[in-house]
Amino acid sequence: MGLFLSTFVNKVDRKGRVSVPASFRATLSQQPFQGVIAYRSFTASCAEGCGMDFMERLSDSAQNFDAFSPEQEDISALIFADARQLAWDPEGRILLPEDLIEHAGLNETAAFVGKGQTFQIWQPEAYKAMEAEIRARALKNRPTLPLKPKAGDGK
Amino acid sequence: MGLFLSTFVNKVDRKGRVSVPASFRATLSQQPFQGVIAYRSFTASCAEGCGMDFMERLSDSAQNFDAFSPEQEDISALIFADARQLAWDPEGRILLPEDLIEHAGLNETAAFVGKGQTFQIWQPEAYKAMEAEIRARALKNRPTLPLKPKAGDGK
DNA sequence: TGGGTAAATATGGGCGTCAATGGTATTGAC
DNA sequence: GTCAATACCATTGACGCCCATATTTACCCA
Repeated sequence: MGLFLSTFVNKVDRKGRVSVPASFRATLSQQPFQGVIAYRSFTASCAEGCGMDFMERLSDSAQNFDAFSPEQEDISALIFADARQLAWDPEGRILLPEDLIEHAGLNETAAFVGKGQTFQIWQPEAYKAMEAEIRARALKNRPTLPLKPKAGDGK
Repeated sequence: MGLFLSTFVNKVDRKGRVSVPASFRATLSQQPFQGVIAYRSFTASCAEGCGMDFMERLSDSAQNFDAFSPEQEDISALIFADARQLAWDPEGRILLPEDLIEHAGLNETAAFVGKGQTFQIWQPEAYKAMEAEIRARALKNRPTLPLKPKAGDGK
């Protein structure tokens, strides 16, 4: 089970703690760092979450830009400089940093939204609104996804 | 047996459980995750079902979009964020989540409709109506499907 | 070809376990 | 000493596991 799937809404207690969904923990558990990497999304009012492996993939991909290039600078500032390692406690909870709570507009509850290789953390109502918008658009545009052939198939 | 074929109508008990047809289970049994992945169709009033391998294919295919691109966002919200991992119990039953029951308009029974690589879950009457519609359209339009050469055949 | 038997599937309900949650105690930094 | 982070413990409610039963399908043999 290697993907982040489904959406879970968990409570944020008064200390700022929130349980990471058990299935997300399972996905992350095979990694060296026991916790999640989180940074503020630069496209939406939410937090991005992932494992260390994905961070390394991002890093590799960023190498495609030249060192000292403006793109490289921006990516570094937006992601690597902002990323924090949130270790979970024995019960599987992480402590959400203040600025992250603020950026996502979190209050009582937090929605963990699976995105396949990564996930996001939203204020539940805000996500609901965003999702409704996307669904309405999908109903009209009927997006399609070109399926890659099954791995292992001859060309 | 690697395909989802035929249509089965099973009862939904008062706990919201329903037996996954034995032949569908056989198709899914060779997968790491013992259960089905289900998400709300974004074009019809039904649930889409598949195995984890198909989800991984979707994930791989979605990688063709750049990370943080709008297309990637939409696909994620519509599929990965909505997908639930429904493990089956020792008897081969899954527990249908409330909002999925609602979306598909399920009540006493659920129809498992094979679609080859995937399947769908319908309210039986609703499916009957949809099928009649598709059949009527086919009679008029005569759809065709370009056949791929058999695997192993000379190019 | 038909009946009888056995196996597999589908269904219903009780109970234990674990994830989520809330609170308290302990540790360590400033 | 104060504050904050984290470990520890206790509660509860959903869901996964088990058993028991019904119904269908498959199989065998007369």
